[in-house]
Amino acid sequence: MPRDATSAQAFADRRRDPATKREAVLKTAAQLFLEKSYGRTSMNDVAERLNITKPALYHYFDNKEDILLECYRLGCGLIEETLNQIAAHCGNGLQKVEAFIHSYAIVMTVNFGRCVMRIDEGDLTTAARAEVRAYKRKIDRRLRSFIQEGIDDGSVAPCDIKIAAFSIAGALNWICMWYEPDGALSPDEIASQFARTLTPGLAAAKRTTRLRIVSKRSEFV
Amino acid sequence: MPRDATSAQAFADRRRDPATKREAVLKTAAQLFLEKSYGRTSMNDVAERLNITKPALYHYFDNKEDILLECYRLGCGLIEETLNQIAAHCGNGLQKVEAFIHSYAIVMTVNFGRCVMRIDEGDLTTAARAEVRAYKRKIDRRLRSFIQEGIDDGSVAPCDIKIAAFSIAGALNWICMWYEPDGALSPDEIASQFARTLTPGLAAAKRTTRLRIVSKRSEFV
DNA sequence: TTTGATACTTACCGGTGGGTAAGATATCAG
DNA sequence: CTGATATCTTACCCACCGGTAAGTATCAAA
Repeated sequence: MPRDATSAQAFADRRRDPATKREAVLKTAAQLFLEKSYGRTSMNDVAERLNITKPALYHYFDNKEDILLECYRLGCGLIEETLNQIAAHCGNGLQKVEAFIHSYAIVMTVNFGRCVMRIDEGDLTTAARAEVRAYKRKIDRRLRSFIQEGIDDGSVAPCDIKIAAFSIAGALNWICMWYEPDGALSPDEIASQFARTLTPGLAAAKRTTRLRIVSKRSEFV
Repeated sequence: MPRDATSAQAFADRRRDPATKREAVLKTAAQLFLEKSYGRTSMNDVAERLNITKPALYHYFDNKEDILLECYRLGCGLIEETLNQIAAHCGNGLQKVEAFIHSYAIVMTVNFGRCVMRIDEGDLTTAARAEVRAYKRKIDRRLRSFIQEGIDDGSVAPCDIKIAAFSIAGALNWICMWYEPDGALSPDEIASQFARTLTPGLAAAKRTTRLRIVSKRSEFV
């Protein structure tokens, strides 16, 4: 019996339903990429878990990289979605950063989200890598803009924005490295705790820890 | 002309000097593992950059994993070294955490240090993986002990130690993902900024942000 | 200069993995 | 019911990679 019974079931009969089958491939592929890494996951592995044979996969995707790229896109989509909501609905800068931390932490516990930060971009060809890097740069810019907004409206203490973004993003991105779906910490617990742990370091207080501001080029990741 | 001219020079003549040659192999291997990932680096790649042939490598290492494991060990050694110094020489808990952040950040800009956190443990066999995980657990325990010490001596605000350690370690570990030796930020700048950015979130202040304390099992990574 | 060990090369093996060619079989529209 | 099409399988190719066998060149000591 395969790990992902529901996804395998999509291929149980030959009824024509390419959409759900494609989705099933993506789900189990993402799962395997996280379990064994992209490089060590063979197309055979994916097929086997779906109870089909390798060539069948090529009816739904052009090649292995195509599958990976689609995982990336889905993950980035998740992030962008929440990002837009935050930008639209939240209050001051600090609150936006806090909301960002919470939402982003949640995404880092979803398989497609985890893929985005855990799978090495080097596994992609140049064109696809460029697309993914553009996505990530966008996320980084959004986080920095929230921090900047907080500094401008006084809710965030002046700081080196680049380093602040690096450290927040780093703490969050790393979640996808240690998080286990069946572990002791639930996504919501993680998100809440991180939001509460990381924001005080930014918040404007009496004792404003002034930081030297040296900022040049370079984006995270 | 190979990227790492000095390492290639170690193999320029056949003078018998196994120690420096072994070191040269490790250096260029680590370099390549970071450039292309362990999986995509072939033994041929390593040999080529050293201007020798693949089988020559097997005079200095049993197999590919042996090289990787040695990189891990060197990196972990770097970390442990600084860890011991901090435990011995630094002041209260918060100061130890701050020193930890600074030192650890520096290590994350050194190739062997970067290897420790960037190369997937899945590339190792069970035995080697166990060894590496033991190293990492030790580091995690040390960081947590520093935080605990800070809470006990009043320099650190009470918090969920596990989450605090996760987020600090995450921010630091992620450095090895975006740091580039020829980038805009020097290791020292990064280390100083991170130390100043991450510690205020822990420091005991008037406005002690009380966190719920839910802690069970699980270690970072 | 011989001798014996070290250091290295050329040539090769077995296994694996991405991808394809070509055929078999089920599904569905008419 | 039937053809056309989508779906999936068996069998295969090729490139690459880790690792080895076996022989050659180099050096150091006697």
